[in-house]
Amino acid sequence: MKPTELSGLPAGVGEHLEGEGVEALYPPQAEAVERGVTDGENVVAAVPTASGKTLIAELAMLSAVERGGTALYIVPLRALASEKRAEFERWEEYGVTVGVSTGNYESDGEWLGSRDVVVATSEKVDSLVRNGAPWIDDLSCVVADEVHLVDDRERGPTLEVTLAKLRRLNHDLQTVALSATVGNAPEIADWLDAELVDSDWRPIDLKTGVHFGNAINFADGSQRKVRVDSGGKQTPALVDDTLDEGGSSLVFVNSRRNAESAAGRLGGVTGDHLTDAERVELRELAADIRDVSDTATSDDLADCVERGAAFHHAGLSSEHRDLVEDAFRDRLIKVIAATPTLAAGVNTPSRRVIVRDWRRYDPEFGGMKPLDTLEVHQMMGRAGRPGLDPYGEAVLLASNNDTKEELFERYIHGEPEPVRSKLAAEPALRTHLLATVASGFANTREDILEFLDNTLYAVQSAGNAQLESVTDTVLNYLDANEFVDRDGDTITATEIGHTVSRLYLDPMSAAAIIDGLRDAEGDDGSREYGSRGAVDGDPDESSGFVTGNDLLDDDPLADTEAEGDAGTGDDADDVSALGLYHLVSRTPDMYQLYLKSGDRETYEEELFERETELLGRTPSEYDDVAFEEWLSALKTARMLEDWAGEVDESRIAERYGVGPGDIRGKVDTAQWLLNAAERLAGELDLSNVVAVREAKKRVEDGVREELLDLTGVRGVGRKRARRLFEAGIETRADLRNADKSVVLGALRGEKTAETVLENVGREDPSMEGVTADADAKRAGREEEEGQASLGDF
DNA sequence: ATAGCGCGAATATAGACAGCATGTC
DNA sequence: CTATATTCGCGCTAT
Repeated sequence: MKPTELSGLPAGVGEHLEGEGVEALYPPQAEAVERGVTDGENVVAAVPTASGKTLIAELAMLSAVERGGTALYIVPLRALASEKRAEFERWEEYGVTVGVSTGNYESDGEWLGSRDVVVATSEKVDSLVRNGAPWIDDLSCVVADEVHLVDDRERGPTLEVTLAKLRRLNHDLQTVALSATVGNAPEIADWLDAELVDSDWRPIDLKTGVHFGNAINFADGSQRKVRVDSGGKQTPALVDDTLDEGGSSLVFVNSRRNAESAAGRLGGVTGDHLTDAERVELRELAADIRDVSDTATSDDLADCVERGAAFHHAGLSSEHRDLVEDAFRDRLIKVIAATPTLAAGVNTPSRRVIVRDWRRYDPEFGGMKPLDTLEVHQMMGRAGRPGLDPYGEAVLLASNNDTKEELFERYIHGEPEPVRSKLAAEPALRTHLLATVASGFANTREDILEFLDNTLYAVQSAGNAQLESVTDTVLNYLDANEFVDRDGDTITATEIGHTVSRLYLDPMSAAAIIDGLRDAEGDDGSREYGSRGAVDGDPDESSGFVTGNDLLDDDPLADTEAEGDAGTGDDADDVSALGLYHLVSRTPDMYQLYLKSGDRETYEEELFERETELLGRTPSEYDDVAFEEWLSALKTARMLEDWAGEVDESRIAERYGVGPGDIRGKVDTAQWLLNAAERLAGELDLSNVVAVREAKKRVEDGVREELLDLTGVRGVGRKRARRLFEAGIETRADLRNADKSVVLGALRGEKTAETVLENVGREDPSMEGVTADADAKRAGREEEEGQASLGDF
């Protein structure tokens, strides 16, 4: 079937596709058309990665738009949202408008409603439904990408419930679900009342095999000799072998450290295959990488990249990831050693995929657990670049014959696992039942159960009473915490319940935050809400900690170890920033830092010193689980405090054993939760709203209180603000009136200085002919040296 | 006395969504 | 039966 033969698409689309080289639809695409994707039919397409799933979705969405409707494309990751947006934007010349909505990339709601196609994460869609975005009701087509992720314990239920809600809001909604090949595709189609396209067809041949001894044994019976040198290292031999053919490799490993060390070693292999031109480009890329962040992770990555290798994991900042992914697609980087981030993320195809580690440590399992077949298939699916490689190769590594047999059985001949709904778990239902009640989908227990009947869980558990019993548990919980009211059979959300639902908080997080903030209200007594009693110890102590202000004169970036900066300070009712950081860090919405062996002692001591600042009662030391969580929340809180105390990124990374990406992630989450805390405090008329807002702003900008005014200027972050401050420019007003030479001295670089002055609203920002003030320059330098000397902690 | 070495023991282990108000190629 | 890379700690030796 030719694209131009398709009916119901906007004029020009078929020709455009042919222009892209799509001469005929791939068989699964043609089958989807036969089943009616372009006529508004529900379709579930369970096909391998890179076999044209996206075009199936595009056909559905474009035909929906042509009929005057609008479409929503749901993705699991923010990075995928921008990737898809970019892809769909090629239809704009045929009059199809595209918009994106994710947590960090928010377009105006009204504007979004005017788009023909909107790309959003599942959580964002859920949030839009909760907040009653009007355009949601008018959708005519929804696409769920990677729908097999409903199997995920944490995030799966969101997608499941969101799809159920969208379909409830609009019974005529066309539902298209794209899935990897899974064990139970018919069941998913059944759930969504959809036609099923289930296929193993791939546009490029994928040769799968196991390397053992001196050869890859492919599933088709063929062999390829890949000699392993005396060192016995299979991975470098395979990478080298691919390079000889001019191809790049993707190596999947099971830990960050393994990824980093493997990349280091593989750099020795790739380094021999580079042209001089590539070396130059790689050096530039390495410099860009170093510029992203001043951390050991960043340096290590740059070192690898200079030799044509890279590692990839969640400890990298998103800028790092983008640089690495782009360079790999451009074939500049020859090999990436990656954790599973890359298998689920944006498209990074490679000639050869090497699944080195097929087991991963799992504390619940109590050892090394084999990866799911589905997950390994996702990794292997990255092999083969359409239009560039004749075929892709996916190779598993075995060190003995038994392993070889097992790998064949499990991952090459084995069926992927069936997808199982994880909806009947308390944490999932806590959030979703409150939202279901709050946004009016149900207002009795029976309504709720009937609504839940539209989920995959219901399809898979006919006659199973578990969902019902968990529902009752959760309703009791919501009632006890005053998020819902029960009047006879009628269940309604309370005002605070509505807020919690709209803020997208786990009700348990909200309860913890409310509890903690009320606790800090101290003895005003009028609000006894699930109170666990006041903080132990002398009440005067709650405002008696060191504010650290006296440290500022000597060394503004001194270690914040002894510091409990209370923000606004003088109010006896006030809570310290650390207390608030700890409060949000111990909610289920914050993924806490891991306690390493020595940490337990360190943070027990820390707890002893600063317990009075924490909100709520410290759990008993004998309650091992709770106490440990309390401590790791303290560790997380200390990291946030360091960040807000202007401790250098490299020191934070070193002290807490994290990468720049982790720091950003924690800081982001803290901002979000503190914002929610601020709203809750405001709504409940708690006195500590101001302290919460202050703590939030400091985390946002990563600065101490006195810099908050300066960081309000666009282009001024924590570093520039501190340098300006040291040069005597303490406020925006100062900046507008300051001597230009001082500004230039502090900021270095004429262009930066001009931009900053422009942003602060100065009339004559030009830096022409201005020379940097020596004192201001020196202040900056000393600060950096001071920073460096702190390294030996 | 001590730097250097070899070797068994100990250690640690993936990922990442959301609010809000502004601003961005 | 099945992890593995890396660091740590200890006892030993050569200087």
